[in-house]
Amino acid sequence: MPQNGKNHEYICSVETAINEIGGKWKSLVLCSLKDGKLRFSEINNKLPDISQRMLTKTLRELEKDHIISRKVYPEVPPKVEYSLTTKGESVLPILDSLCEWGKKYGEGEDYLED
Amino acid sequence: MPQNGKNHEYICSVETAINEIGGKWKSLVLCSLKDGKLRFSEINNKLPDISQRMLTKTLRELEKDHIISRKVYPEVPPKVEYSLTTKGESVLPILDSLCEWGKKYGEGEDYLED
DNA sequence: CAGAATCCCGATGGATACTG
DNA sequence: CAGTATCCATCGGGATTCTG
Repeated sequence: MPQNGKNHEYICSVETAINEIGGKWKSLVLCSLKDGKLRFSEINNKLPDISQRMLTKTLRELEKDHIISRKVYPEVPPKVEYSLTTKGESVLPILDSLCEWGKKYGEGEDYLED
Repeated sequence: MPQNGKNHEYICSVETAINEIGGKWKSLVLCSLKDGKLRFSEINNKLPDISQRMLTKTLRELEKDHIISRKVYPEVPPKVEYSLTTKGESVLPILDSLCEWGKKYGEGEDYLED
């Protein structure tokens, strides 16, 4: 209670959001799904730099938090499709903002103003 | 070139943004500065869970990317103030979005819909 | 195809002590 | 006060191999 309660609440909410959609890969996986459902290998094609292991792990975490859903087709060879849930779609505006920001303030330019 | 160029560009911009303001602490430090300049110890008070070492490191990275500025007052004992740059202020809307999202979809509720 | 399992290394990050 | 320095534990994450 030394500090402003509103401010603390603000920080906690941001922290919650970062925990669920932050990290190195989560947001990028969500980007890849923004135009519709994709199979495991299709996501991997869109994100060539992620390893299978990390992709699996990231997908599991997003699924656990109900941000994406996973549908398995009982076929041989296996087919699995991932898509955004309602909750997952609600982060798309945030991704848009990040994209805008990244485009504008990307590394490269030097800002001589401070 | 196997994939849609627009989509790839989108992903790259998001990645850039995540690199600069993502991670465990950066966004929270930015939150703490959203209402104005603060001293090192004041930031630490708002974020009791961050260690001195991590706070120092995080501040250095944000400074390097011109997101915050650091002003040293040549006094004894030392006084250092951190504040958002113009670039730093441009991320506040994103933090607001994250806060909104975190408040709405915070851990705790179970979503039985998928 | 969509993973699970194993091995392994470097980065992350906490605790503590010290300093201008 | 605002750090720096050191030690050390944990974790992220790559490469590779194996399987239903």
